[in-house]
Amino acid sequence: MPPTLEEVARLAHVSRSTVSRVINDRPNVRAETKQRVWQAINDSGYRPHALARSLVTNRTHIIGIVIPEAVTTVFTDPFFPLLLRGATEVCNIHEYQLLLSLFTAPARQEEMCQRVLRSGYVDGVIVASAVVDDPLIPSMLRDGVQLVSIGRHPNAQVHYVDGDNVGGARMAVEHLIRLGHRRIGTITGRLGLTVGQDRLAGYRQALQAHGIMVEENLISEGDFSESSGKRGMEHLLAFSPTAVFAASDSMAIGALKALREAGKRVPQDVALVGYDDIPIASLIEPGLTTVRQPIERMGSMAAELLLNMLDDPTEEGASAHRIILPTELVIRASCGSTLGR
Amino acid sequence: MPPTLEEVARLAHVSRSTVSRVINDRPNVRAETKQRVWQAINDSGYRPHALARSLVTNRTHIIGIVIPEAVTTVFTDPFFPLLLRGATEVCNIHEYQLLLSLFTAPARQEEMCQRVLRSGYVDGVIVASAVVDDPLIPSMLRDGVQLVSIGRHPNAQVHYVDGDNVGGARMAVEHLIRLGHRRIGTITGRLGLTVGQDRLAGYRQALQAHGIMVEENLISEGDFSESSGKRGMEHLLAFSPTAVFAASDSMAIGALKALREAGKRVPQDVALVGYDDIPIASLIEPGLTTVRQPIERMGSMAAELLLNMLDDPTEEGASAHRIILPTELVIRASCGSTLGR
DNA sequence: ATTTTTCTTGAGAGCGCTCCCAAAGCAGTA
DNA sequence: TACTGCTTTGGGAGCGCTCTCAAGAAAAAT
Repeated sequence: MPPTLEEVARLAHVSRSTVSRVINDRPNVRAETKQRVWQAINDSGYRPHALARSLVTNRTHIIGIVIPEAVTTVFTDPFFPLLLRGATEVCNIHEYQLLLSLFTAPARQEEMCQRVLRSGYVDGVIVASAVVDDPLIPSMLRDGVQLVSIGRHPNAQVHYVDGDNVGGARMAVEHLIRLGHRRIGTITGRLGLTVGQDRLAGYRQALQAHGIMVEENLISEGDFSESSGKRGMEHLLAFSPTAVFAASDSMAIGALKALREAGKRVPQDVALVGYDDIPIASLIEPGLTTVRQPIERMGSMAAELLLNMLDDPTEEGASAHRIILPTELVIRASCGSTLGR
Repeated sequence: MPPTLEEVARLAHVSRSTVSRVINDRPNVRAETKQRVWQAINDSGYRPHALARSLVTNRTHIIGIVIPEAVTTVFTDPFFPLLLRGATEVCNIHEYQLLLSLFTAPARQEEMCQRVLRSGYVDGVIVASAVVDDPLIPSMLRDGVQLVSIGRHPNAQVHYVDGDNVGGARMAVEHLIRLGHRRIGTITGRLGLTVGQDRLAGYRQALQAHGIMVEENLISEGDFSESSGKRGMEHLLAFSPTAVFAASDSMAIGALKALREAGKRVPQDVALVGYDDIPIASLIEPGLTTVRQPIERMGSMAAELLLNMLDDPTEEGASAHRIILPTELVIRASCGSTLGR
């Protein structure tokens, strides 16, 4: 049975209140008393009981991070570990803890979230959502849960951090245009996710900005997976694009396989650009030109933002924070030119 | 201000105790009363306050998972996300939550752990340690923290789950022996980690079992990183092995680079085997023969084990559980034969 | 010397829940 | 009718802490 405040108080011949003051480093305690209390604390090996404290302060110093099933399966491997790294880094600094709600199956996902996040165990939540019509976010908002989304969210009240998907995609496609391509296809991500939508929007913007007609036949809907990339490419081949922008590296790799099977060379016959810069992108042949986003920073900024909100809940009514982090085009061999940077 | 038990009780014209009974599904409540209480619960939107409950039950239904800095940097990417997946899966089923303590820098790591894990916020802990002389584990043991280690730990009291590193390594090396190799080198992992030690032990066992002298010159100490693999290979080249067992795929890839630079072909001049089966292993040229371990299962078994311990703390004094999960040899081109399975 | 102000301390309530115990209700049995 | 044994219910204490408030001690001002 670990010692309690009461026992420390007895040991130091003071009251519970005084020990509490010392522990929390509050003023108005005589130096001599303070020392005696510290002595007692050390002697007894006392550790404050966080739970009991939280019960009265109404603060747990824990934030939740929810990674829904949709994201777990969609994002290519290194996404969520990096996110987690970023978020933990910030949490460590601010002495917060991270409660992980990772889902690998859709079943009961929402129910479980509700139970945990509204049970009083977390001060706020980071949601790696991106699902456009995810009911989770509005429902949490209604409950007054402090929350930051990783990934743009259409709801006007939602604070979020995201990579510049529109800009990144545009940058990628403009690079292809600069290389002289006019018939540029795209394999989109899941359009039920804002990421999917935004990368497609960037594709459209780039073409329009250069006076190239957007041809719907050159747009093939995928779901970020390699297999969908392969299918998408097989479909696009009928419309003979000279270049393709895949909204994820995994899909680009799938597309590459489809091209190989069709006897097309990359980049000579078809130039290819991906998105995400997963580790494999630099290792395959040819090296994949792609867009890199600062995933770890997204995690850390989200945590930072959330902790700020928790610290001063003053700006309750203020408009939502929306942080868009810049992306970077990584040029490799798959688009036919290592120049153009 | 969310409703409390008290208010629900008032609404249902019963006492706090009765509501508590209903919530916790305890017997001895008249059906009619029960129904009235549920009514009140639903009407008020009441949610039990987990914190308050935990304060009295002394159970939070949260387990901690500690991933020390040493592991974060050592294990190749997919390791810790898979571990997490496995652990969360089990937690989800048992309605437990996972508190993540991920460290990316050694600073204050231990102190932070202590504070959190001993603050009463977690019922037990999974430690992905593997550092041989990690002071964290003994110190937690002393505090009576319920804990399961992922990775063998020398301390006799520690429950752990691990992949069969000795067996896996032996299997890999025996495969090389079967292919006719006699001068087999190894690039070890960090020998300060049990993984590093065990994989080296497996290497030694395989050679000895086949009457091959272990030549210390053919053992080069690495640290699991690609660069250390390259250095290790460069060093080994002087002793002209015909095959090399690298204790991680990353190191194998480093070794591959060193071999290329030295003008050696793989597998014709030197056969190569790695460990871990990271995704890249199958994508490089030549495909890397490697040992695959059930990482996700290690995570889930660790969680399972811990939750069992929490459920019946009866076998307090019993000997520690030690679960060794079998590994699998994945044969690809880098060892010169796709047969031998 | 007395009054005022400031500093230091302790008592007590209360956070929202569970759990023990006793009281009340309701059978069935003597 | 009275007794026993069961089920159903409520009251109260208490988990370990914080925080308000008031009292007592010390310092400053009159």
